Amino acid sequence: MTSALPYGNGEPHFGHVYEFIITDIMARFYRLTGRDVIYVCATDAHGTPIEINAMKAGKDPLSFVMENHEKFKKMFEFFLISLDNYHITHSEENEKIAHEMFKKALENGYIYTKEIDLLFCEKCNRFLPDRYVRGTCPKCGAEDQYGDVCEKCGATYTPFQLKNPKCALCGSKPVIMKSKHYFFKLSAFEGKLKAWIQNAPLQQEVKNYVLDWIEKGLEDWCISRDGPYFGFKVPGEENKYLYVWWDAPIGYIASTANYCKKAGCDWEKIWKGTCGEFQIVHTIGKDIIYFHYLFWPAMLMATEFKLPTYIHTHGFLTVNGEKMSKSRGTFITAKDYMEKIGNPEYLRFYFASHTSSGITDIDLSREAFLTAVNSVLVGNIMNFVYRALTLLYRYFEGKTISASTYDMEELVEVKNILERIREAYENWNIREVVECVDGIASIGNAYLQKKEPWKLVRENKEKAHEVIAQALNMAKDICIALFPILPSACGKALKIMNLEESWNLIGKELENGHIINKPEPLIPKIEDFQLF
RNA sequence: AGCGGGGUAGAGCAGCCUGGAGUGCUCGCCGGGCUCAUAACCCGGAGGUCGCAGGUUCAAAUCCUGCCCCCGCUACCA
Repeated sequence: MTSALPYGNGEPHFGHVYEFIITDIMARFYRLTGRDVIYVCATDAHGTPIEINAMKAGKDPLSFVMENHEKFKKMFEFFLISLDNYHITHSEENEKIAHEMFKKALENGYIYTKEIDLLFCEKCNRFLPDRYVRGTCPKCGAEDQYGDVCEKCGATYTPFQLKNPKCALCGSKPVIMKSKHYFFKLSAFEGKLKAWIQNAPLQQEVKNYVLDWIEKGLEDWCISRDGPYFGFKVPGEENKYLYVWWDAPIGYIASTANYCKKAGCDWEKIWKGTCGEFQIVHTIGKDIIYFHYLFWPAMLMATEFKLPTYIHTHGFLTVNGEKMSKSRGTFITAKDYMEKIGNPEYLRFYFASHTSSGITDIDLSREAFLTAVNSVLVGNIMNFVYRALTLLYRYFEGKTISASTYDMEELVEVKNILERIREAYENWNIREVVECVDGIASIGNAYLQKKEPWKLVRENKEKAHEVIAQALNMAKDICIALFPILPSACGKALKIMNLEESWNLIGKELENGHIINKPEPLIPKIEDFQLF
């Protein structure tokens, strides 16, 4: 499993956190259900923005990136992201594999060279990527627009069409200069990509989207850049570098290779094996669909690697209904949350309870956040768990009994919900998981209210014991079902229950005489906070 | 402009693929209950012509057509 490689240009923000939490929940679910998961990722270290920003900051690109790399690692630790390996694309493994794949694609006839016109800044002595050219929009006349798209009118164009083009770095007028570049024959894969996308179990909305692109025809892809550039050299060239998007996804493979070096496994079996023993699952945001559904599979096809089994695409995170933006003050970094709110599981739960299997955006608002955490999570779900634990501990010294034939009606309903939970997880419909768990807690709470074991215990101790035992069974199911989302709180609860974290315990009654430890509150409510 | 997603009680969402009484979730509001639990929890209630107009059907929130409104994306930026 992978999360999309974060670009090492800045510090982790809520969009990153969202992506990693979703992947982590699924990785934990797969492990919980007995699957052997290797969850890897890496910092994307290359490209013009990093090279230029490092230069501006007076640092060399690698140490510039490493600062952010370390921040990401801290973020993972804080948000309980269970990555098995976090690597960086500027690594030995990645260079080796990126070069090998380049050579293989070349050998197979999928890479060719061509002279193209590019804008060149004589003062900066460098070629300018589209985003480093600013000028007047040729369509609507808006000033100071990017070289490829106008933010005012939405028009797209080439930097050559831009009026009064200027170098975004020094402001001088760029000239047109020829340069030889390497192209990947993406067009050669139209048929294969189409067939793969149609047949693979991918999200339907994304399929439609990508198939439409293919219908319009795929253009070959320029995969080299002129120096100065932070990246790997094109094999056999002195001042040509591999475009960052060539080696970035290869970072998934390189991180696996780096992991295997330590863990003693064989990365090639994972990424090249045809037996289907290992499945490749990527999680990405909808902004990089193009790269993961077209470029990346085509690269894999061209170099005889295995294709991804599933790519999960999620929407963006908005804050109070607006895009996260630094100027609007809605840009939230992971650090802000760590300092101002503190408990990672609040956010994990919030994201879980709002994430469906589709690619729609999710919104984070103060009101919804407080509701999800205080009412649903703490008030209903975890309160019920604690309630059941306390009842057993208080009235029966923590010793449970078999209650299999008692009150079957509730038990059957819970069992149905448990099946839905499993299915919802398998479909990445995490919101439904939460809704189902919330439902079990409600059934449990209503059940306790109806049976009133705290009263019953005085008249019929045995029956009261059975009622509580059944509530405990539900509490146990809740904790296991929610463990991928709340590893800390549910882990704590399962410890109190003297149980292991395994999906095998779901829907199974606890043994007669099983003993629990002294309960303690599992997760506190959130007090006031100032963040969004 | 093209493509995609959406318009469902006061608010935010599921439900639509596979048609079957407006079913469900969270918040908010009104009335009652419980005291085991983290001021939690339980029961009852008010509140919706499911964006608009047609069509198919015994039956449409759900399928089809048209229209109106919102949001996002549009590749060699990363």
